[in-house]
Amino acid sequence: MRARRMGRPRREDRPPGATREQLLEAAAEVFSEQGYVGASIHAIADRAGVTSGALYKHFESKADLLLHVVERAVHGIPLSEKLAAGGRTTPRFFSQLVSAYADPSLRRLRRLAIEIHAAASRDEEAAELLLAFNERTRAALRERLESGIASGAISPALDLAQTASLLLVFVMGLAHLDTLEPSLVGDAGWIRFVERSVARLLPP
Amino acid sequence: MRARRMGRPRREDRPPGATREQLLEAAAEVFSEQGYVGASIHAIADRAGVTSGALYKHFESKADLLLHVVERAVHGIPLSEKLAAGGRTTPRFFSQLVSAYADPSLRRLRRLAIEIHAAASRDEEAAELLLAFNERTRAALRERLESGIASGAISPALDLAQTASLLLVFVMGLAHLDTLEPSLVGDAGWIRFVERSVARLLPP
Amino acid sequence: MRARRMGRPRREDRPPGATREQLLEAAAEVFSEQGYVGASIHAIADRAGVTSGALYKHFESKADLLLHVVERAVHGIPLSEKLAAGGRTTPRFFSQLVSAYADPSLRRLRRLAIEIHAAASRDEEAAELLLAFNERTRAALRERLESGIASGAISPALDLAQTASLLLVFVMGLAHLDTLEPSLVGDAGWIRFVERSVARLLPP
Amino acid sequence: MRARRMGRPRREDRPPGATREQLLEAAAEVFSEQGYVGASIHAIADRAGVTSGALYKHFESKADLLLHVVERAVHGIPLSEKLAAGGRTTPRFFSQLVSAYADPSLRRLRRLAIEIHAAASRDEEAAELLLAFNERTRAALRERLESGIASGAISPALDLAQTASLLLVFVMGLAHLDTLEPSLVGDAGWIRFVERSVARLLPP
DNA sequence: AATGAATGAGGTTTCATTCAT
DNA sequence: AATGAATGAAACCTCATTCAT
Repeated sequence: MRARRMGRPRREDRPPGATREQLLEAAAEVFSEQGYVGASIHAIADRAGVTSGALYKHFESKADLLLHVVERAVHGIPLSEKLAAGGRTTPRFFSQLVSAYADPSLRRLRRLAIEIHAAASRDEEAAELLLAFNERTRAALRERLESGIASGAISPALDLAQTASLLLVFVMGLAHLDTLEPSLVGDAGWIRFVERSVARLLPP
Repeated sequence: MRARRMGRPRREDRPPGATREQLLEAAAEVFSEQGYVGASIHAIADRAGVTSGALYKHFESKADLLLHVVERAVHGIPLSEKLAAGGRTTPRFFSQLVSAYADPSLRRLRRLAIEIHAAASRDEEAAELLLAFNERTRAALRERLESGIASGAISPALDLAQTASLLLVFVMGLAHLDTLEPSLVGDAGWIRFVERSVARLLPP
Repeated sequence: MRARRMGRPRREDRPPGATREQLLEAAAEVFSEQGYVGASIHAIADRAGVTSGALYKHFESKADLLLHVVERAVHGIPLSEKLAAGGRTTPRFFSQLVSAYADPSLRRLRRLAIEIHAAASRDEEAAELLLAFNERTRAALRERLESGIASGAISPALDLAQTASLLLVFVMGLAHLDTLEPSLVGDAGWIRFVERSVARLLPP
Repeated sequence: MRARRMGRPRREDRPPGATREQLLEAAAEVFSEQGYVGASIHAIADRAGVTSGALYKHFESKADLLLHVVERAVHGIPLSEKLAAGGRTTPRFFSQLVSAYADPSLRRLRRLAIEIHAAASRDEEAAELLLAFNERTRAALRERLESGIASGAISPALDLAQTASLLLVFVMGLAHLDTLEPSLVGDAGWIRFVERSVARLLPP
């Protein structure tokens, strides 16, 4: 019955709500670097500048944390953003949508995408979240393709659903570019090639 | 001297070298199911029908085991095999090369491919092995593409190197089909669509 | 200065001193259900409708809280109350004193008694509190026994001190009835049997 | 993918099967001293002279360890042993059966008994084990009482079942002697008094 | 008198690895 | 070539306690 002597420390001022954000950001980093299983709660908390105990005030468990990271990651990724934004729908639009994933700045996102898929193949809840997100994305793609057809920029012979699926497959393929052929990451010639290839899949 | 009923029991007579093979097979399974970090040496040894101690007679460490699994996995996969085999080189050849990865029977291979890429993004040695394999595969693809051009089946305007890279990207994209859109796995319409799409990337 | 919407919310108006009572009541419940170590400060505070921080305004530590729970528990228990109350002192009085502990409604008290004894066997201060209470109880029992002897209801051959101790031992034994033989809890036949047995220990 | 460098140490020779026994012994000690929740796996392993990891080679979990400790504790306790042994069945037999629990040497057993009851009130499986043991013990007591009646040493008017239950209740009451009235532990006068009291419950 | 965020120690458990046999 | 017991680090998570507000 010895009393433990601990508790809240001299606070270094942090704006309210910041800790949660910092944890999510740190978790996204560490998950993408080490993988879900390889990432330790300590490492994540450390990078967020708090202790591991504090993490559990914000998230129920490591799995719960992953889910929130996933939710947050799927917004703010180029595909989602560009789809949400307006603009004319040309084959070029889709080309750049895909080729963006070969950009050096998106390295973390590529890794995180893979990590999320890996987690989904093992965790029921992560799988559901991911499937729902994929479906939303495909729906947005289909809509955009339709508007492209309406404006005459894309051939009406196109199978909307399968084309949308194909674009996503392509994006996930590019997610592996760093380990598939690192020299192509950010390579201008490659990016142009990818864009031309995507365009060829969308006949006018 | 106390008796300890330990030592080598030689449970069921196994042909020499068989244990090593069984360990590699078991490891491939468990790694693909649980991921590298999630897989435990015990689980692997168990599935191979030996104890964990025995595993260390065959492999130096878990990382070493992974490397051997990778080495073994990259042979015997359809792409390697078909590329190695002879036959006329038509666009159809490449189409089927790629679309094969949407087959239900290759689920484990898809997972393993992802797992290997994940490992490569964290481990230097795994990365080297993977890059070397990728390069060999691309070389084989280029050669086949060239023979297609020579026979007039494929347009000589094609950029061989980038097309080879693109096909690999496509294959890795399909590796995520189970978590991307599970209903498409084994879907005949989708497979035909993939084949047509690949063909469209290889203009005659 | 960033606003932090914290501070004292005074959720529902509680009469002064009520929180302390609610905490003691909640602690008694949780301690008896989970045991001292198994009970968490959070769980106790929750059940009392406050936060754990508030608890420390009323009690110095978890151990301190236990002591106050013990103090409070040893009053208001049937034995204490009945001993304090007046009335004629017959063997029947003692019989019912003891057999009351087999009543279903006293389940929590039985558990708490055990928990207090367990705590006393580990904590010096709790031990002292408990011993003092035991001594007071035995003294009251002795006094009652004496008055029974004076009124001729009980034989003067009785060893007062040891009989008092024996009655307490009996009561603590009954405290284990739920785990010893749950079907006897509240069993009328058993209660009568206990009463007769106690009576047999107090020869007229 | 750093390899951990550990493993089996230079062995200090221990007879086979000894570790498990030492763990059970150590666990019985620590559980009785600290309580189930308060006892740490480390403390138990330490006292057994192994590391915490080794414990899990022998027991599935802390709860599993407790169950085995309980199973082992209920053999080798005086009541079980004496009941199992033969001998003539007189009131004196039962008196000594009970009074033995006031002996100083059985302090650990008293604490363990309480701890087991506490655990049973929280854990389903422990409860079942304990109830089964209690029932076996009561059955043995009833049998002995019957043989006492047959030999004419005990009155046939006795309710066998309830008397057996009463004796167990008494024993559990004595389990609290250390915190109830420590001065009585080992006190010869008290022990005689207990024996006479038990005898009075078994009229000839 | 109360909140709620934070600490940091410690808990149980898993696991890669070693070694005598 | 194999067993199985053992290590010890590290993992996830809980919890008593503190403190600015």
